Amino acid sequence: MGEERESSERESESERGGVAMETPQRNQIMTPISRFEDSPVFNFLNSLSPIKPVKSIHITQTFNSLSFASVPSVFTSPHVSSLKESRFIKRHQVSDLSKPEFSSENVAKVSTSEGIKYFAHSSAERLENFDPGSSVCKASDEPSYECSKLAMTLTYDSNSPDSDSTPCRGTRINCVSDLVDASTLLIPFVQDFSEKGIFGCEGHTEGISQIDQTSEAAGCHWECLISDAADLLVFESPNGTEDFKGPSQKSLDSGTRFCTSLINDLQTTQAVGAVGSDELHRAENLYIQLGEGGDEKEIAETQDMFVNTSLSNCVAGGSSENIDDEPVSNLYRGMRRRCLVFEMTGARRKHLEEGSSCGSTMLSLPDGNVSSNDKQLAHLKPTNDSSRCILPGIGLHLNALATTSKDYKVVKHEALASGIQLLSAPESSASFQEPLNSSVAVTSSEIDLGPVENGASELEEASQVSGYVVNEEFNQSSPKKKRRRFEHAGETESCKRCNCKKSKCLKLYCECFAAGLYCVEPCSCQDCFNKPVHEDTVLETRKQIESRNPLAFAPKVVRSIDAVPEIGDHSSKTPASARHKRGCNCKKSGCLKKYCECYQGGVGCSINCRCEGCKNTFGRKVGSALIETEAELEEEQTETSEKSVVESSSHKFVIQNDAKQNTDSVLPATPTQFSRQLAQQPFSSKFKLPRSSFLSIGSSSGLYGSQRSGKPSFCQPPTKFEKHFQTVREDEMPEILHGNCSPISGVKSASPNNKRVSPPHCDFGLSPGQRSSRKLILQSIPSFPSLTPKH
DNA sequence: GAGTTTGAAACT
DNA sequence: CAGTTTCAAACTC
Repeated sequence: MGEERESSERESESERGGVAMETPQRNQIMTPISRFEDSPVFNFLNSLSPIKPVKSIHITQTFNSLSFASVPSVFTSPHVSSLKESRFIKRHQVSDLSKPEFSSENVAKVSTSEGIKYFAHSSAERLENFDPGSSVCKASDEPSYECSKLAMTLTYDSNSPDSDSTPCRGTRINCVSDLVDASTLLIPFVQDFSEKGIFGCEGHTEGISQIDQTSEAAGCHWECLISDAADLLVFESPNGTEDFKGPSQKSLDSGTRFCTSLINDLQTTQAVGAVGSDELHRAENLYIQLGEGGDEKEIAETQDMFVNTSLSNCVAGGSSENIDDEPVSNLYRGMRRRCLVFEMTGARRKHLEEGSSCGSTMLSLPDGNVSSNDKQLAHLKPTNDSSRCILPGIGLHLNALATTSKDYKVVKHEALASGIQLLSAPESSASFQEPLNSSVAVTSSEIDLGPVENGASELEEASQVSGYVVNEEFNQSSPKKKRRRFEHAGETESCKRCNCKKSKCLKLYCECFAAGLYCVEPCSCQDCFNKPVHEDTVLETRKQIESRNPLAFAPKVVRSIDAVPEIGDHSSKTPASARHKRGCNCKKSGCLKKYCECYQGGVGCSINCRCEGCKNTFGRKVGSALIETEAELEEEQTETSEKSVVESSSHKFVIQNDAKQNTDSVLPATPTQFSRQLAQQPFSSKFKLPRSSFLSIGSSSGLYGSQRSGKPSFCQPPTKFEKHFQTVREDEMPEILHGNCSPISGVKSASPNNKRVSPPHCDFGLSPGQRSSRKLILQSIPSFPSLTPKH
C-alpha cells in the first residue's frame, strides 16, 4: 500500500495542480462544512432533501459544460475538499440524483465520517464471503486485489488523507466474474477501508448501499456494470509500467473509446441476455451525454476524476434505475469511460492473463493470447472491437480506406454474418486486437446505440455487428496468403493490412499505421513495429509525425456541408460534400485509379489538387473549379462498373459543393446540421455518398480506436449507415484539427489517433453543435438496422 | 506471383 | 518550398 499510496498522493498533487482552482476551496470549505454537517440541523436538512449533500462545487467547476442541477455549495460536504473527492462528487451526484431513495437516512449517516464508517460497516456486515484479508492496496494482480481496488474506487473518496490512495489509478478489476454480487464485493472493501481509517466512503457507501438494496433487483445489471466498471477502472498504461500517463496523454479518442466500450459492453451484455434494456438506455444516454460532454480540456484535467466517477456511475447505474434520468451522471460516466478506454488494452490484457472471466464472460477471449507480446492487444471483448472495426469511425482517412466497391459489396453482407458468428461463438480461436485509438470506437458505439433505442432485437444486431474477431497471429502466415485470404474472404479494407518491408510500419507509408491501426495478422509486413508490444514506439513515432504535420493522421477526405441553400434540391439529397484535404498530385493516373487519393476516397478533385489530366469520376478539377455535368458523371459512372448511380448523384453534389467551396472546408456547416441531415435522410437513395469514401474511410478509426480483425471473416465492412456516420464524423474532424486545439496539444492522448476523436475537446464554440451532432447520430441509429440487409 | 507503375511520404 | 528519394499500394502481366 505504501508505494501505491505515495504514487497516488503524487497523482493527487498533480491533479491539484491541474485543477488548482479547487485547491483553495478545499481547505476553506471543508472545515466549516464538516462542522455544519455534523450539526443536527444539517442532518435534518439532509433528511428532508432527496438530494444528497456532498459533491458539488468542484465538479461544477471542472465540468462547466455540465449543468448540474445539483444542490451545490450549500450542501457541500467536507469531502469536497479533496480533488479526488470532487471526482467522487460526480459520482455522488449521480447516485444521489439518481436515487433519491437513497437519501435521507443514508445521507445523514454518510455526512459524517463516522456516519460513513458506520454505514460501511453495516453494509459490510451484510456481505458474506468477504475476505478482509484481501488487501486493498497491495499491488498484486490477484483477482482479490482487483476487486479490492474496485471497492476502493467505490469507496474512494475520502476526507482523510488516506483517501488519497488513488482509487483511480491502477484501479482495475480483473475479475468481474468474481464480483458475482456487487454489493458483496464492494461492501467488504468499504469496510476494509473504514477499518483502515479511510472514511471517505460517502460515495461508496451510497453506491454500495444502493447496490446492496437493489442488488436483488438489479441482479444482472450490476454485474454487467461492474464488468464494465472494471474496464473503466483499468488505467494501466499499455506498457503496464505507468499507471498514469497524465491527462494530457489521454485523448478524447480514448474517451470516446471509453464510451464506446462501455456501450458495447452494455450491449454485449444485453445481447447475452444478462442485462435488460435499461442498460442499453443508459448507454445511449451516456453516449449522448458524452457527446455533450464537451470540453476536452476539462476532460483532460479531470481524467482522474472521471475514472473514479465512472466507476461510481457504473455502480450507481447498476443499482438504480434513476440513472437514466440523470444526464449528468451518465455524462460523467461516459467521459470517464473515455479516459479509461485508452488504457483498456493493458487492463484487458491483465484480465486475460489472470484468466478471470469478465462480466461478459461470453466475450472473453482465450487467455493464451494475452501473454504473448504480440497478442497483447488481442483480447478485447468482441463487441467492442468488432464495433470499432465495423464502424470505423470518424473521419475519412484515406489511409484507412481500403475497400474497393467490390469489397464493400461483398463484405457488407458478410459483416452481418460475421457479427452473428461472433455472438454465437465469441470464443472462437480468434482473438481480438484492441485498437489504441478510440475515435472509431466511438463511432461504432454511437451507431450501436441506435439499435438499443429500438429494442433488444436491435441491440442484438448492433452487437452482432460489433462482434469482431481478430486473429493476432502476426506475421505468421505468408503475407501474400494473408492478403489473398482477406481479399477472397471479401474482407473489407476497413480491416487494414499492410505489406511494408522497410518502413517498419512506423511511417505513413504503412496504411495500418496511417490509419491509426496496429498491424495484425493479415498484414504481411516485415520488421513490424506497429504492434501493441511496441506501443511506445508507435506513439512516439506518431507524435513525431504529427509534430511535422499535425494533420498527418487526420482524415484525408473531409466532408462538409456546403451551403445547402445554394445547392437547392440536391441539398436535401446530399447533405455533404467531400474532398481530399490536401488534394492529389496525380500525373499519370488521370485520377481514375486508386493511386489517386481523391479517387480512392471517393471524392472529386478540388482546387487543392495539383493533378494533371484529371478525369476523376467523382468530380474533375478544372482550373480552379470542378467541372462536371450530371451527364458526364453518369457516363463516367457507366464506364466505371463499380460505381453506382447513387454515387454519381453524390458526386454531383460534391462537385457542386467543391466548386463553391474551395477551401478546406468543412466548416461552414456545423457538424450538427450535417449529422442531422444524415440522420434524417440517411437512407435516401439519392443521398448516398461515393462508395469508396464510405468504405475505406471507415477505418480511420484506427489504432487505438478500432479493432482490426485478424480473421477476414470477421471483418465487417461498414454498412451504408456506418459510412454515413463516418462521413459525418469526418466533417467534424477537420474542424477539430483546424480548430484552436492543435491536434497534438489538445487532443493528444496516448492513442495514436487521438486527434480524430476529439471534437468535444476543442474550444470550438461549436461544442454544442458537436454535441448535438452526436445526439443526432444516435437518433439516426435506429434506422440503421433497416439499411443493412440481414441474412 | 512477379514485376511495373504510381504517387504519397519522407528526406534533402 | 522545391526537388529528390523512398516507400508501398495499385496495377499489369
